[in-house]
Amino acid sequence: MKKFGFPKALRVTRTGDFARIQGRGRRIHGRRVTLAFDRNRRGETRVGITVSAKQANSPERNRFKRLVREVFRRTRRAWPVGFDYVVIAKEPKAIRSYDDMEIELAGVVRRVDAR
RNA sequence: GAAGUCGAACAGGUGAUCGCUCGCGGCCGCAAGGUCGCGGGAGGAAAGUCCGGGCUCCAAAGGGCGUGGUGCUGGAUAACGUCCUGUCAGGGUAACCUGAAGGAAAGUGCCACAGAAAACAAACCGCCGCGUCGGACGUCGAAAGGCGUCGGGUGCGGUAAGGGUGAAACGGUGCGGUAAGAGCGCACCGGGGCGUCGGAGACGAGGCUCGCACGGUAAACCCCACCUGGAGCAAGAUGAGGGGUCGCUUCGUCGAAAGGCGAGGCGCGGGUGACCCGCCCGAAUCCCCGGAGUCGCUUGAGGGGCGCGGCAACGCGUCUCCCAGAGGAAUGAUCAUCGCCGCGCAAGGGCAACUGCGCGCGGGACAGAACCCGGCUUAUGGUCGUGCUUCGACA
RNA sequence: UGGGGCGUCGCCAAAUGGUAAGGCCGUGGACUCUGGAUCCACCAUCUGGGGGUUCGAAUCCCUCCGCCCCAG
Repeated sequence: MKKFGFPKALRVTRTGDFARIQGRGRRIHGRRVTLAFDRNRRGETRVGITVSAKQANSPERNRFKRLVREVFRRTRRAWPVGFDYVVIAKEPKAIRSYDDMEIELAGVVRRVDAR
């Protein structure tokens, strides 16, 4: 597998998975995002993204998702393995650049590791 | 140079690195998939979903009655509420812009408040004439009373100029006319009717004629003309799998009978929609339901060049190109560099207004395909045009 | 993505095209030693925004904005 690839197999796509992770899983609240996560039995790290239509219009939502994917793609090895994650946007408009997103996600992922 | 107006195209470019997705090909894998190479990968509005069409299903989309829509002319188009062209009306010095712009003489409704009166006209105040009642003053008379003037009440008649309300008052202004007035008469303006000429037509020009008859409202009902069946790609197809097999009756036929088979009638249910008629189906290679799978899914009223026709919208011919197909939903991230815009400093030029090499900082809008097209509407930073108009200066 | 519906005072809500009812809340006053209750008075100038039709628009028409519901 590519070193920094992000194939579809590493994404959470099914509505049932989202419901499980956000319902049964635990949550960590950052300033601008919430990270929900739940253990999976795959030995892999998967991620899904949620951003409400009320918070941003379509291009802004797309940008938020792309930044999340980009950060995940580059820093995946730093995320605890064996979990499914859902990144939930709280203030998508407050994250303007790649660097903003990387700092924000690093903050919440570090606290996953602490538990 | 300033202000304005119209129109068109574009929607930053290039490179590197790391990624996503689709197609084709190679390799690995039982398969799911992985990997390598090549090629493609958001918009002018992809948006709002306000119209129109294609496509799909509803048996066909038939008749009636509705419902909804459109509404100056002629044209364009697959179609439209769109576009073009012309007309009229309104705005602007102009370029140019704006207009749901048929019918109020088929009928119905409504026109609050105010006002005499709000729609077949009528007549409250007023004005005028005649009659009548009594009063004041003048005058004549001895008196009774007569005559005249003024103002008042009242009856009959004439009148619609004046009054003042209102968004709107049954043509307007002026002169004549009259007891007072009045299209009663005349002039001009407005309006109605009928020919003529021009135009394909909306309409325009001009003539004759009628003293004038028709308040407004149809984005009120309505009338006229034209259009209009319903749903929507979550359509629909496929489909692992699941479920279902109308009632009464007549006739024919087979049978000993029970019953089977065939044809029909009535009912019931369903297709089926605003409603009615009509039509179809009720059973075994049939009907109903049915996954996030697969198909539908991108070659199309398609883009570009050239030529021809047309004022134009657009059409015709020819050559050429293939140009997104995702599905918790791709089309991205970072860096470099060039270009653009704004601000600050500022070499140089110029009498000055000003211009501005270069350097630094900042900015780069609105917005994301979801079956596909044609429009409309709304959002939006900037660039462009020997475009057009008006004004100013100079020659 | 497609299909429907609704916006009137801080809240709940009425209004044939003719002065934007009413209730709750609030504010002021009366009554009371004080409070409550009661009574009286006040409370929409932009009827979600902008245009249009009409003498006149919350109402009719056009166009934007916001919210809600349905189909998964």
